[in-house]
Amino acid sequence: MQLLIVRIESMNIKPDELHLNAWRLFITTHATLIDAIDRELVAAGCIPLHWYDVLVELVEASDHRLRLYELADKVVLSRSGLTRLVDKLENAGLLKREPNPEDRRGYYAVLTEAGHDALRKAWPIYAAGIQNHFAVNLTNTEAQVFSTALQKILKLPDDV
Amino acid sequence: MQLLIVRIESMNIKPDELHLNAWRLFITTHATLIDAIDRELVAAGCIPLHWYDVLVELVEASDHRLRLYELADKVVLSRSGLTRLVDKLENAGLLKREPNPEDRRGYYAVLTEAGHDALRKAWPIYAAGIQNHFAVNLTNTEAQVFSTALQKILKLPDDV
DNA sequence: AATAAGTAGTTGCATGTGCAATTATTCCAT
DNA sequence: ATGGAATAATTGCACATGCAACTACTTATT
Repeated sequence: MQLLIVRIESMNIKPDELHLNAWRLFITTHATLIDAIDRELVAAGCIPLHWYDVLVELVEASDHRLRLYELADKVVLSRSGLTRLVDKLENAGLLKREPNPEDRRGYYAVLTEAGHDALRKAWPIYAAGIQNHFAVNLTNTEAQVFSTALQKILKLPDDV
Repeated sequence: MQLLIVRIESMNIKPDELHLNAWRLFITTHATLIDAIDRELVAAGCIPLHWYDVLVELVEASDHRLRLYELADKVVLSRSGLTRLVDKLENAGLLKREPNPEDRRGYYAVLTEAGHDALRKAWPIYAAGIQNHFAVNLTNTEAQVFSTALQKILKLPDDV
């Protein structure tokens, strides 16, 4: 009897049409919007979206610094991918690596003043992109439902 | 007077905290879910997610065929990117190119029986991934709001 | 009809990103 | 204390993907 219950609980029920449609819109909309907004940033002579994502995590972190692995998690990038992205940002002077005296394996990425400037320059363009492509189409209620749903989804990434 | 009105209408208002939070969750959740589901497909010996996306457009098209440029639009990929993706799928036998007698510049991508089989094999894995990572966290109402919102967003990609 | 402009698809090149292996360091069990 | 497992970051390699240039063909203009 218990075996049966377990089987039913772990059985994979397929998404219905409604949810499947939501999923497909999710994928397509994401690709379309990222593409559009990134182009707008680059066209305006600002840093690209992925650079922005990294720098904004730093500006929000205490002391404007994060360990590289924390940064990799936050921007959903592999360690190696992050290493090279940080290389570029460091070469551009937007952040610098600082060795960590408490753990000599690792480094902090620390936002520089130039990095802060780059964020300040890009923000109006990015904000306009988010507003015009995305936010303008969502009522407050919809944005609330949207956020709540995505938060639930993110919280259980390994749930099977 | 009219000049003033135009300026106000085209002014870029920034997204509020609620909408900004929704946007950031949108980006992070997308990256996380695509990563998880693609791994599950590959681990199960199925075609990767991007291949699936292409083939599913074909299976839904009339005669199981689409012009390459139509396919590029549907999967939000550049022309050159699509050319090479179609190369791989054709080499794997999952689709074939067919010249179009009505316009000799272009080709159709046509789903093969093997392509159909690959879809059938991958679907249970993909469906389970969508269900477990995504759909299970959305009530019907939430899914409805979600879809409606994304549809609005997608309809106006160039609205500024 | 002839020519120019536009479109479909492909290719060279540059860039971005993940995996597996590597190095340096830290943590843990004894 | 010491050796083995785990972790942080980097690097070599392979692969994916966009842009610009190109070829082949179609459409529009005259």
